[in-house]
Amino acid sequence: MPELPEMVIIAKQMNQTLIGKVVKDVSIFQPKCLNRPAKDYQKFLPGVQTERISSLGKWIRIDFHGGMRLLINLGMGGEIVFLKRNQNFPDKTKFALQFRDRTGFFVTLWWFGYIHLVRKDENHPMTDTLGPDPLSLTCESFIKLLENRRGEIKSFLLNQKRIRGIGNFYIQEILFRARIHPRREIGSLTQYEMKSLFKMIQTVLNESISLGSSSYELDFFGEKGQYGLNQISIGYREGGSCPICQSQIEKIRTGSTAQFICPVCQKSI
Amino acid sequence: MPELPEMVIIAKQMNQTLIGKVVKDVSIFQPKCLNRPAKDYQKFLPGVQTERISSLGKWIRIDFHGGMRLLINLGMGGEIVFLKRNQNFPDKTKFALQFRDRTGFFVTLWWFGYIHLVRKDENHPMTDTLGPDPLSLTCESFIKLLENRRGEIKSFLLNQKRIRGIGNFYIQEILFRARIHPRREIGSLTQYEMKSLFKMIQTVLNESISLGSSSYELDFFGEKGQYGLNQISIGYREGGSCPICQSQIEKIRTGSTAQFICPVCQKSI
DNA sequence: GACAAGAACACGGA
DNA sequence: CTCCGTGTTCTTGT
Repeated sequence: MPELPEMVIIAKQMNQTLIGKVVKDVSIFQPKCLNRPAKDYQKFLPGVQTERISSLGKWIRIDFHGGMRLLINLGMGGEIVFLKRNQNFPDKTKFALQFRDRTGFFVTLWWFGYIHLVRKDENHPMTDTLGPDPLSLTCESFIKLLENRRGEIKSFLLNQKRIRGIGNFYIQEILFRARIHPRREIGSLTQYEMKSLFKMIQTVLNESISLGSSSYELDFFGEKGQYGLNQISIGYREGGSCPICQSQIEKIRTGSTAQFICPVCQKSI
Repeated sequence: MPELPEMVIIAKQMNQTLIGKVVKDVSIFQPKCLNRPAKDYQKFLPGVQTERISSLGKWIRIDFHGGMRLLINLGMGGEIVFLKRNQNFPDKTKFALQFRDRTGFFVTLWWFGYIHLVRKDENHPMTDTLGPDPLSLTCESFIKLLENRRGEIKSFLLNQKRIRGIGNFYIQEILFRARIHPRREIGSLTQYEMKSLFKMIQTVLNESISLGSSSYELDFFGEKGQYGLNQISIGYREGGSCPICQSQIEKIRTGSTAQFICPVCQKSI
């Protein structure tokens, strides 16, 4: 469930906290989410210094001096949390890094997630093929992305290869605010609708970032964000009513995901 | 069935023949392979001059002065053939361009194919997402393409988004000459095998180009190439014997395609 | 059993 | 494999 805004916040907090620290220990409790043997992590990480942390869609990327990189994806849910000096990590910890100053961080994963170790110059198909960052797009470049594309708009926006970082939580608010039905054909969208959509992607994601991200997730310091029910027009309000037209909110299926919509404001046409 | 070598030859012949000619007429007999209404072709093409023809994997790209571009993919089989002065085009013609000098060319398609008209600066997802040209790769860059990729080697090489222009005709010879089973996992290939594979991709494709491409296809002047049974070790020789070890050649299924292999030389491991 | 993201694979449509 | 989009399956743990 963590999406772009959560990752932006976590990356920022990690940058403020971890830059320059030298890795002392690596602890691994769930080897299945790794891309190489656990002993490679033990071999390459101790002794190296953190250089820069960034977010890439739903991924956190930790670059170390000397050429290695850790790529973390929390999958359907999880946390990356700072570990205070000498604090023990919780039982649910799947992975932890500890630094020479005895601080560190731990990672929990509910279901599927990845903690991959690569050289910076190594191919990593899951992140190399991500689409552009929605917050770095201009309206023109966003509309260009949609040009000559087929399929439903929701599938497109959730496809990380097309545009990175949007998941099933924020998409609902984005589409509602743009008054676009999730199953609309891309080719049927008007210029006006595409502009709306662009604007609402920016608005919703930036609003969440400015509020410290979702109140359903924990940030790097274990705190909840402030983007919650007050910001959400229709998501998770089945049987409630549309704030615009008072129609009854419906829950529909879109591919393998569910979505709340207003059947009037978001006409499928 | 036309693949990279056929397209290289056709593009070369079109370049020698058509550059600078000015379009007079467009004839369309099968609108379903177009990406826009037939009348757009009539509107944008007459009066413009051909600038350059190139091949992109299995596509032919015709650039015109003034910003338009025609993209042709013959799909499962077809021809692009020069039309002599005042020659009528055959009944099976699906598309034809005629120039002011009364020469031209026609396109036939067996089944599915595309004849798309775009502005040069317009998105065209089918060609924008093609992988690199195999004949422009170095061995190092080819091996890099395979790094950290999962799945079977044949699927990878046939996937036009990974590497462009290889189809089910040439892949059989390439894999046999490299002694690699089509279902081998990419991650299991040794350095030596990847080098072999690279070498054989280059060898087979270049050999076909130097022979004027496949003898099963027609070039731009309606002639067959010389790359045929003499060059093919095991393809389409079910029940025959391997030229290396005399084992009986087998026909196996690989995904949705069939493939002839030597069960001894191309061990699946 | 439902659920969720993503990858791999199969399917139908053009 | 001709290519697209979409559907299914598989993963895992509550």
